Amino acid sequence: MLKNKKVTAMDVARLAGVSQSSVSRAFSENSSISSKKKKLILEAAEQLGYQPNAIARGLITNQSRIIGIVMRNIQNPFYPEVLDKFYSTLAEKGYKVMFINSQNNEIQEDEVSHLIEYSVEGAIITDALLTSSTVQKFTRNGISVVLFNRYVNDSLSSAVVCDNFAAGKRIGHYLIEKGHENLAFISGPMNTSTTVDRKNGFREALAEHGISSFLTENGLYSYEGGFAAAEKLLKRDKRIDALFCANDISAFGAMDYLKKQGIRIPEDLSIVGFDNVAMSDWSSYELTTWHQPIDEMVNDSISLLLEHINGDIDAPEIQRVEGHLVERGSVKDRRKGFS
Amino acid sequence: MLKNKKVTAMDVARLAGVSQSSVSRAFSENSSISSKKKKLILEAAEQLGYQPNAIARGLITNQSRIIGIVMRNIQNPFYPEVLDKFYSTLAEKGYKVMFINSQNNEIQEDEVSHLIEYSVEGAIITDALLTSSTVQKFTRNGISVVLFNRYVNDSLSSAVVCDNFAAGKRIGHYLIEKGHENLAFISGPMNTSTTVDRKNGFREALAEHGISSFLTENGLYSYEGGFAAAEKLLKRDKRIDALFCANDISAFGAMDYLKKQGIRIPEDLSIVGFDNVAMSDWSSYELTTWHQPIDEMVNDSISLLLEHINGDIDAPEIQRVEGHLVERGSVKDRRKGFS
DNA sequence: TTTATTTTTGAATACGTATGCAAAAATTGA
DNA sequence: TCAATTTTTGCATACGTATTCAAAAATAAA
Repeated sequence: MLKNKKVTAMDVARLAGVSQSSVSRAFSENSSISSKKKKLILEAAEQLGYQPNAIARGLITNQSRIIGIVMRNIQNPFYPEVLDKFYSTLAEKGYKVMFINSQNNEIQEDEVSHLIEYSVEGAIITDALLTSSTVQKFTRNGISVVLFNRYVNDSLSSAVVCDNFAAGKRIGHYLIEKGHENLAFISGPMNTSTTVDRKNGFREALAEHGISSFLTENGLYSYEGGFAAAEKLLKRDKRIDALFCANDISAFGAMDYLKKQGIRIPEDLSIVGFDNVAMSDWSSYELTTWHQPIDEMVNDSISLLLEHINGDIDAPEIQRVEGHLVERGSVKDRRKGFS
Repeated sequence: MLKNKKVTAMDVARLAGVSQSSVSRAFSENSSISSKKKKLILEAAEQLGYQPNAIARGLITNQSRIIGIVMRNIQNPFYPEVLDKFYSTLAEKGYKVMFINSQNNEIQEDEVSHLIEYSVEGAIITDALLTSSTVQKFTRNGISVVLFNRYVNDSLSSAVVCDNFAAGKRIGHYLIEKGHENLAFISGPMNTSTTVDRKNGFREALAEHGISSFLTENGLYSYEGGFAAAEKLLKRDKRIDALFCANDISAFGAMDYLKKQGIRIPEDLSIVGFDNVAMSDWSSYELTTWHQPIDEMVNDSISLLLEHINGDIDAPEIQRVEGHLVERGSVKDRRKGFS
């Protein structure tokens, strides 16, 4: 409850001796207001502690200046970095962030309703998907959406993703070119486009070297999952000499399993991750990994979203961004003449 | 821009053959509306895809149903866990989250303005402080605030903190009781109440054992900082046999430095952290650490905030929550008869 | 059936702001 | 100085909803 009555533009108007509409103009850009009057108004506002009410403004302009960020897996270190970057870039552009922590692979109806209810101007959805009915709901309510790091092949939603297929393929080639022969894959959940594309690229690379199959275990994109997946894989086949993990945090789990088993990295077994989170550079891991260019992906996502919001583009589009390999200490060069 | 005209309660009213106020009543609890009419209205709303407008509602009720969360150090794994918990508990209570990523030790004027502008009902400020002028600004605008994990001794702001002094003291006793004699401390920024209290508690414990001083280096609450601080400490005094790090992530950095130097943990040097983030349990670290009860702290913070919001309490209060030690593998029992 | 009481409902209004429109004021040019 | 033109400003209004108040409708009791 208010201890003090809320200060409004009407109060400022009275003190400054002008109208409420003049006060509004003093706080707007591109408004016609004399500098003398503007100065008086701003001084009165300062004295009264006036703060324009974004809710009232949003009602009349239909511009909430709010972007919704729907995020999953906030405890995967990749996503705090993504959130950090999204926040700072949106703040630069004058947007506020409504944060929605999601739990499911597909954004839920109530999450959609919340975003609509608050008239967010756009939404970034990270690591989750939209059904066609939620796409329609957003569209009908004039809310632009961009998927981050995931996409759906239904031509309904814009997305910015790392080129996961090319990355998986490049990693496959890299490991084989470094002399590995018995490769395995630790995936994420198999219903995610990130895992499917990384695995397919990896498969294609191996096929090009005459390797028609490889073992896969689901590491659930988590430390514990990677740990368990490594254990399963090594029980299935002790000849495995390289692991490609579909994300870094499951790679860390796999590495810790290997270390616990006395299997030396990279002497006995090489491992590659995906994401290049800060921890990949920590000396306990020194993980060779695929760098996802978060800054570029975030910038592209926001540019795409703002183009949709401003009506500059209408048709959905998927932008693929290329990452690059970061070689650290977790891959051995097994070719003859190297050690 | 809207492709379709926004559906409002007026549209639903026309389709259902009732008034706009009846539509509003159908979507409210504790309103007088016949069940027959309510059913008709809800069906019409479903058919039209009507979504009540929270912005309009907020304007008239002066209840935005938004809580601001101002967070720093989102990339410290402690804070994503905190955010996760805050989000789910607030969502259960029907609140939306406006997220503000902060960079400074003290919340900034523009951050305060953003929260006021959007009429957030309350704000949780994690790992940052308020000046007395920002406290006044919040108060004048009817916004309740609770500090999380930090507090100011000015009696102006409510806070929920771990009892850092008691924890630091307990850790000091623990290390000494385990036979360590040359202890050092890796702090966070010295202007943070968390570091000051943890250090003071540690100091008191050591004083009670006749140890009047110990070396300190600032680990900046970061991995890199912990790594560098460990290096500096070990250069200053090679006899150090235990490190108390003011948070886990700087402990991980310190541990990686020690490993790189071939200093075995805990055989050669014991280390204790603070927070008990998930990585503390990873087999590469197995860090003995002080567990901060995030669930309890978050629940208490939200309870306290809601009591302020509802006017049930007015005076600021500081609630201290106790954590507990989690013993893993990074502390050696150095007493005679143990090995 | 009529009167009294209770419940439901719609009309009117307010919330605080932005903006269209026209009047007032200021400026410019003859 | 006056007329023409431009700029500034205030009035009125709308944005979409919740709620007060009073009328209408429904229900209960005589």
